[in-house]
Amino acid sequence: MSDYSLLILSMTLKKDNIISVALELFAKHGYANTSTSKISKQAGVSEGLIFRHFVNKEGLLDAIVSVGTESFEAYFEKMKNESSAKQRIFLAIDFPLSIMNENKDYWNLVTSLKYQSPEISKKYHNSEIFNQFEELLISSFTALGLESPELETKYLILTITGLSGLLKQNDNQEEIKELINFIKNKYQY
Amino acid sequence: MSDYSLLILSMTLKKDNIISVALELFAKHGYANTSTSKISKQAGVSEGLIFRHFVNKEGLLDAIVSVGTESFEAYFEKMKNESSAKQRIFLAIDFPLSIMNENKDYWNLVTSLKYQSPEISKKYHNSEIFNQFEELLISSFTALGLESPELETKYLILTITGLSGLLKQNDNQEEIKELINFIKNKYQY
DNA sequence: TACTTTTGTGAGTGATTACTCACTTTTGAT
DNA sequence: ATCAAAAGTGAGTAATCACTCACAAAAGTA
Repeated sequence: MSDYSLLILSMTLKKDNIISVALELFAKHGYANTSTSKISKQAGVSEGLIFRHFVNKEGLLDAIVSVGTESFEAYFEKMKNESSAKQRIFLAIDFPLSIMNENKDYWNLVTSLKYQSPEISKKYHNSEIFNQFEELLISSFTALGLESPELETKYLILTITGLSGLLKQNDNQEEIKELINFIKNKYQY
Repeated sequence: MSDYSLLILSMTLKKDNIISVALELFAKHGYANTSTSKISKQAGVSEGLIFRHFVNKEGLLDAIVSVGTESFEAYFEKMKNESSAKQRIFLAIDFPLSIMNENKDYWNLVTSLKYQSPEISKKYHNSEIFNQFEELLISSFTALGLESPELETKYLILTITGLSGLLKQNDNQEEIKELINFIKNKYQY
């Protein structure tokens, strides 16, 4: 490896660079508003290379989403290992802020995909892991002896989704942390 | 007016027709994914007419949004005239379902604009009426003697936003009505 | 070194984009 | 009926879109 390794991308690194630049632009301007040409220019790469690696634009989106999904799975694993039902619910509430700090662009992209074309929306929001997330919350509310664990879960997911949207617009994290603590207080049984 | 009035659009009606077709397509496929060419074809109109009436594509979006804003203002007026603070809050919770039944496409479009390019997002989500809506909720929670009316309001708006998103994806209204009643129960002080 | 495979390039493809403009038709007022 | 203003047309514009392909450089393997 030469001394220029930090300046000049070795060949294989270009693939990763395409992914990170595309993630940034998709999150910032939306999938439909980001052209493969712009991605290639900002990544310092020929446009053809995108198609060599990812077949087409949607293949690039697939690659981005699958990379980011891992952090969601890791967080979910942490939740499953938490023995206290109440703490599991708190972890769920913390999720948007936590994943936002870790991978802001990725989460912005995933939430925005819901508002792209119906085909793209369907493709990325019917994941198995989300159903497991839902099941874990239902069992947690059941363990706490709540009357309607399913409805509690729906309400909480709705809250978490809303928090994600809020984090996207608002960069005042202190304000949102205050709101999160306020919400947690509602779950003090 | 001829007997064909229902089949052949009179000249001025074409403008309204462009708006309703564009609203439908923007809501269904997203603003960026809907071309002026497609709009003109589905509206049975020359493409040039769109630009004669609305200057450019964004002008067409403006026209759509301003038409739809009226229904939001009407609903807000109804809320202001409600003397019971608790009933005002219930009206706020009912808002997504109510406006969704009345003008589904419009509301889907407005919520999706948040995820378009930052410029478009800024333009349509800093409205004065939204601030008034927020103020009304804060005063309602204050009237009810709640400890943190500002945080209660943020939480409720987050809930309402989440409900809107849910209504967009899910067409099972009974399920959502059940959830809405469940949420209302949380506000039984 | 010699050879194959992988990675990378950049000019070029046809299709589609938002938008223009010279022109015609319809409308409404006199 | 006359005529100007408004509404409407459709062919045409340059720019951009996702994507292809013949070719070259680099990397892996022996």
